Amino acid sequence: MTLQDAVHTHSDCSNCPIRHRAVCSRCDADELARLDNVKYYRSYEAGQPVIWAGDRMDFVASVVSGIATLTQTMEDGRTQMVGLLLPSDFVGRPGRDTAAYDVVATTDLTMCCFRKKPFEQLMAETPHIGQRLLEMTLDELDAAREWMLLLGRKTAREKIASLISIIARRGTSQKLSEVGGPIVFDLPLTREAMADYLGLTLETVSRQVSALKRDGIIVLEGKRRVTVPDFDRLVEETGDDSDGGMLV
Amino acid sequence: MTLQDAVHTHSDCSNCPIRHRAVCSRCDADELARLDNVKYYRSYEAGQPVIWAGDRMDFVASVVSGIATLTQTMEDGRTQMVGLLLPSDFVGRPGRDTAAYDVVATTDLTMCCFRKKPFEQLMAETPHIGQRLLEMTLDELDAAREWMLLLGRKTAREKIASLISIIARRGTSQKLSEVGGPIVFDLPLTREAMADYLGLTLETVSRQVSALKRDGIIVLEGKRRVTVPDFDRLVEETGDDSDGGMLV
DNA sequence: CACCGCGCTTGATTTCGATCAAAGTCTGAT
DNA sequence: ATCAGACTTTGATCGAAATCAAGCGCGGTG
Repeated sequence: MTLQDAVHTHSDCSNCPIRHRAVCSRCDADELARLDNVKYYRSYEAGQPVIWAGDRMDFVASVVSGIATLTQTMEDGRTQMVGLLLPSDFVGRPGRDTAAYDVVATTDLTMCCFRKKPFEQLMAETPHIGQRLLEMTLDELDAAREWMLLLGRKTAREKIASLISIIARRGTSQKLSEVGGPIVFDLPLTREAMADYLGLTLETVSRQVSALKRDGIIVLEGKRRVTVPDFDRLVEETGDDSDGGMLV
Repeated sequence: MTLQDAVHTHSDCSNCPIRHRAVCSRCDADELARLDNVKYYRSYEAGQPVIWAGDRMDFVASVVSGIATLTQTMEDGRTQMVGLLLPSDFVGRPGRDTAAYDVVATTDLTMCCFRKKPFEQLMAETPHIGQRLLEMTLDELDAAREWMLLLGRKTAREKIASLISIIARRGTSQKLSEVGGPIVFDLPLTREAMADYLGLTLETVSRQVSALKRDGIIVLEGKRRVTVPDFDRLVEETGDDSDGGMLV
C-alpha cells in the first residue's frame, strides 16, 4: 500500500483527519492500532461532559460526528467558550497530560481516540502526522484570532450574525459553495451556549436573534431551524469585509 | 558537530528558538544559511510597520529583541490586537504566502528572518524544527484562549490587572520567580495599544490604571515605569484562580 | 389531563464602559 | 528656553448590554 493510495478508505472514521490523511496513508498505523488498541471510538450523549479541566487526559482525539465545546470557567462561574469542535477537528495536546479546558458534547458525539503515548511515538516516527497537526493547529490559531476580534470589538448584533455565518459555513453539509440559494440548517447550540461563545448573556442573544429575524436576515422555524435567505446580507451584518475570513 | 552539542552558541541570536533549539543543534543549517542567504536580520524602529495584512510575506521570523504586535482591523477602523510578540516568539506561517495580520514594531525591534521556501525545505528535512514549531504554536493557541476569556468575560479592571501581570511574567528579565519582592518594569505599550489588546478604549484603560494606582496595587513613576509591590495582590485582581495560567 | 421543568422570549431598570470634550505632561526640536 | 505634538488624564454624558423579573411554549411524566 503506497503513500499515494488516496482512494484507500476505512469504514468507520471517514472524518478523522489524522487517520486518513496522515496515519492511514501509510497503513502501518493501522497495524499498530490493531495490535495495541491504540485507537478506539467513544460516544457521548448530548450534554455529557467528555473531560473536565485539570483531569488526567491520556488520549488525543478527533471528532467523527457531532459537536463538542471547549470552555473555560472562572471561579465565580463566568464561562467563556474557547473552542467549538466540529467533525474532523482535533482535541488534545501531545506533550501535556492534563486537560486545560472543559470539553462537553453539545450534541450526540462520536470521537476517534488515540492513546497518547503510542500516538506520540507514532508522531515521532511519521513526519506526516506532525506536519498535518501543525497545519491544523495553525488553522485553529487563525480561527482563535478571528474570534478575538469578535469578542473584543464587535457589537452584539455583529456577533450573532458572525456566529450564524460561521455555523452556516462550517457546520452545514459541505456544498454551500453554490451561492445564491437559501441555506437551511439547525443551530447545534442553545442560546446559553451561543452566549458563552460570544461573550454575551443569553438574554442579549435571544433579543438579537429576534432582531435579525424581524429584519428578515434570517427565518426561524421553531427555536433551532434557521433559514438564511440571502447569505450576502447576513455577511454584511457581521462587520467583516466581504471576502470574510478567506485567508487562503 | 553533534546533535547534542547544546553548549554551542552563536553571537547574534541568543533568543531565537528556531536557530538554537532546532536549526543550530545540527549546524548544517548554518551552512545552508551562509551559502544561500536564507537567514538574515532585520531591525525596525518603534512605531514602524513590519508588514500589512494581505501583503506578500516570503519569510518567517523570530523576534530577537523588542516587541511587535499583530492586529486586525475592521473596515470602519475598529482594531483588535490578536498577538503580542516578545523575544523568542515566532511569526509567519509555513504554507501561506500572505500576511494575515498587520505586524507593527511597538518598540525598537530586531527579528531573525528566514526566507520561507528554504525554511520549509529545512523543516521537511529536520523533524526537530516542525516539532518545535508545533509546540510553540500550541502554546500560542493556549495563550489565545486565555486571551479570549479575558476579552469575553472580564471587567475592565480585571483586564488591566491581567495585562500587567502578563507583562510582568513574560516581559521582565527572566528571574521574577523569586517571589515576594516588588517587581519593576516598563510598560512596552501605549495606552492605546493596551486598549487594542484588551478590547477597551484608551480612556477606560487610563481610568483603570489610575484606579489600580489609587488602590496601591501598582505604583507608577512617570507613565510607563510600573512597580508591583505585591504580585499576589495584583493576581487577585485578575479574576484568574490563584495558580494563574500555570497550565504546566 | 394537569403539572412540571427547561429553554426561550420579552419587558423594566441599572450599570459599566464608550463617547465627547477639555486640559495636563512629557519629549525632543528649533 | 520655548514650542509643537504626541501621549495621557480627567470630567460629563450617553448608550448598549447586563441584570432583574415575569411569562410563554413544549415535550415528558405521574
